[in-house]
Amino acid sequence: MPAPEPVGLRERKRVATRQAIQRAVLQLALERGLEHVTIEEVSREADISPRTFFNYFVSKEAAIAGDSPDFLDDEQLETFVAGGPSGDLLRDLGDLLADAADHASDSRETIMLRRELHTRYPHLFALRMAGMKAFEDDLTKVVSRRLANDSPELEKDPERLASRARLVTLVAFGALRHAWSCWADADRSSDQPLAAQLRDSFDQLEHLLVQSARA
Amino acid sequence: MPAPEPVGLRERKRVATRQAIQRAVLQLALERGLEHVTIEEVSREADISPRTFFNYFVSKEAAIAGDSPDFLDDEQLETFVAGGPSGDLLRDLGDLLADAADHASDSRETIMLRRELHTRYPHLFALRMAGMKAFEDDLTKVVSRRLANDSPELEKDPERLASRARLVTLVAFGALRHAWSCWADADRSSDQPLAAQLRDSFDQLEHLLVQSARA
DNA sequence: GAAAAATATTGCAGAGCGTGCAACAATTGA
DNA sequence: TCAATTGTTGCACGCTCTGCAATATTTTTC
Repeated sequence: MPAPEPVGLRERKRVATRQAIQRAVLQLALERGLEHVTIEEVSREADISPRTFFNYFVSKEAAIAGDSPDFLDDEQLETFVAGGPSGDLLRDLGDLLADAADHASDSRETIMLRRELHTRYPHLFALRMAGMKAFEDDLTKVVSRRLANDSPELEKDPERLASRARLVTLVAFGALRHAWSCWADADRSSDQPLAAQLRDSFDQLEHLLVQSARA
Repeated sequence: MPAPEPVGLRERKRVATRQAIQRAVLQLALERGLEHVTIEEVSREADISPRTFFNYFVSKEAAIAGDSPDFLDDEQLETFVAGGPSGDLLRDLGDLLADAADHASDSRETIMLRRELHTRYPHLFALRMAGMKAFEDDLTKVVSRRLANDSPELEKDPERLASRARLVTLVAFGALRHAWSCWADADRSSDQPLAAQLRDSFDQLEHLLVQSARA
């Protein structure tokens, strides 16, 4: 049991409002097109004042983009840093991200609405990625620790280590974007979870590398 | 001689205005901080009316982010598609991007101002990447042709081919981001060009893959 | 080289965004 | 139940961005 769900009336209301806003903005944007949705309408739909909207999101786009995934439980993290679970860096990273995708705090409905919107307005997609910078930086730190653990000789050259960690992270994010885009384009009736597509993308990446290395 | 520079008074003025706006917005943002720059000030500095600003850029951020690189000359492109110059996909892609970086139409001064701004406001960095979607899509098309050329058996499965091309492109963009971020952080006095850093990043990527493939 | 056609710039009006502030309301903890 | 804390709301204000019509500039045509 990781966390006993931190409640209190206040916290529950906050979460509910946040979700109501997201549902409202996504639904309206799908109904009548992104540019014809005003904060006022969203607020009416979500049953809050326009002013309150801005207590939750800095902009309409932010509300649509949604939050970065929460980071993972410490236990899983430590396993990764220590070189597990498989020992192959990219595969382990893929698993990490796949689990993060599963732990999304958004409701399934919200996720699907967002997916629909992403295929209709591809630039939102890019925007969401841009908003993941914090997550990216967290990930870089973790990767850095793993690399240091894997090869102690890298640890002696902090600059190289940092650079390497960033490269690995950014490449992994490339695979993440790939998974996302495939998932978004996939058949709507087959409700393959994002996590599965993630593992698939990382598999493909591995193949690519092996093939490239042979050449 | 690739192109005799398409001129005409009109075209020249357009280019000059565009550059003037970019210089103005970058300089002001560095001087007094991003959020304290208004369109009105930028326009005054660039010697145009505020209304005209929006004939050139859709927003302040767009003016700061700048344009995607123009795409490359056809000759170089065809060489790449046909499997050259080195035969190694990732290396060739790296070269392609490095050349694109050199062909930037922005003045050196603009590039340096932007670099400074990127280190001071990292989210602009992410934003610029997000704005490269069109370039990314162009690149995906080219990679797709190269892949079809490299391995005819892939050509028979268009879905796999498209997915593969997208993965390669996104991974390459990961390396591109890496190069950019290293270059932005690098010592200002050493004016190593971005292109050099790009080749370095792609080299590291190759090493990474070889190492990973061995494991 | 002057008139006509094409294209750019500008001002204006107006809808919408986003923030600071202060009043008010709800939740929490004692 | 009272006091402290935290959340919501309305209001005012400045800035963003667009459509439109008038004006100015460049290009084309003859």
